[in-house]
Amino acid sequence: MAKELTKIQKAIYDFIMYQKFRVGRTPSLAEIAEKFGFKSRATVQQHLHALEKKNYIKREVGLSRNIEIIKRDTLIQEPIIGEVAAGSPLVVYSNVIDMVELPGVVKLPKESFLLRVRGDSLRDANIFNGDVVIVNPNLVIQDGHIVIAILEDSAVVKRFYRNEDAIELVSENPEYEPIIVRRDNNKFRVVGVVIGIYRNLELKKRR
Amino acid sequence: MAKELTKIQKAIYDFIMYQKFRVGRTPSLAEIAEKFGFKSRATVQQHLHALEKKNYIKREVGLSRNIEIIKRDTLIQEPIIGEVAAGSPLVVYSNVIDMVELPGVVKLPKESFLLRVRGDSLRDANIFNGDVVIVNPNLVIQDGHIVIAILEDSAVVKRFYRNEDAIELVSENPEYEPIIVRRDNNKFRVVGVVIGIYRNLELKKRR
DNA sequence: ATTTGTACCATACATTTGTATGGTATTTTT
DNA sequence: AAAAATACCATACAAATGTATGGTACAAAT
Repeated sequence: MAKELTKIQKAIYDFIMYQKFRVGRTPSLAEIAEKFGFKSRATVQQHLHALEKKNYIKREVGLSRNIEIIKRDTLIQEPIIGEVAAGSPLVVYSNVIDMVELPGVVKLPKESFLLRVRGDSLRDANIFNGDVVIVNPNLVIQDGHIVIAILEDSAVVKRFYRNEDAIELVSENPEYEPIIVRRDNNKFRVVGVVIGIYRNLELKKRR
Repeated sequence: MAKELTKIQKAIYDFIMYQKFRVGRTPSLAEIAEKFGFKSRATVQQHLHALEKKNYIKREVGLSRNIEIIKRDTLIQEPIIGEVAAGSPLVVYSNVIDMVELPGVVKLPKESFLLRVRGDSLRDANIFNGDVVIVNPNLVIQDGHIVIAILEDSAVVKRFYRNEDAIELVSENPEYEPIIVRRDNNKFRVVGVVIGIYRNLELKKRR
């Protein structure tokens, strides 16, 4: 059923996604045509037919701006609920700030949530600015785990080590000093363990 | 600017919200007319003009199905990111499971998030099954605070008390036994402090 | 008593939008 | 080499959609 999309089909599909979920308005055929430089809406219509046949979208005849994105079993839409700093502390837990599509293989645990990483202090752990991390708040934290931690009212993503009287949050990137937290500091808390990262390579280029 | 809406205006506004965010398709004037039994689209047009003048929506001329919801300072759309048990432990941190509209007076701190409460162990604290609690993950926890706590891989909402060697999670409802957690239990963690609750009385009836 | 605001209708019209058909050119598959 | 798939165009048409105007009825405010 779900055959591969051609380049243009994929591009159109992505554009629809973008318009629908980011901009908040499903594009009309004319708008899609304009975007891609087509001189005829019929061209778009044919591409949409192709997308429909390949089961990527669904439409009802006659209704304008009516393109339903079929939830792919190979692609999941997930909200990103905040940002964390990989370098110096940053804002966390705003609300849904973005959406990502994840390949289904990623298999998110039910309890996990997504945060976008800012800064590059974990560069050597292969986590980069703009990456989306998958955070499980229910895991038992172990030394060496990459965790999301809250300090005061900002948050960081760092490697976690603990000893007798302190917790150490370490960047992989030597440019950043480790953060030492005394155990009795009650303004500090670990939100969760990073169990995966996701990076959209296509979007990456645009940043 | 933002005057009060009349009954019908509010109903139309809600319908647009519902269609746009739950169904995923902004309604056309004809669809709104049909929904409310209007025989003319002009009637809808006039209501939309009123909504626009009162700064509740925004439209661009000519474009179909193009109604932008203005983020009201008196009404906020927020995602609910999970469920917690007020009685026995339950699942927490699924992803966005619902949306609520909050009266703006609630003034959510940026970092806070929403969870829906299941069970009625906090009945005497006036928190009921189905309520949405506003959780701040960055507050310093104090005795007597109502908190969201994670035990193993489920979560509860209870009152929080601590003494020398243990933490006690107490239900307001005497039918539920307090949960005692030893301080060295590392499978236990407080996710945040409940700083508010929200209950939609209109929806409540449907439950 | 008059004005103003709200809530609707009918009708007409212009645009937008989706649909259908037939055509050309290029690449890919058989 | 022939067939099939892909990628586009022009054109025509019908339906959906938004817009404009003028009207009626009623309640509330002045």
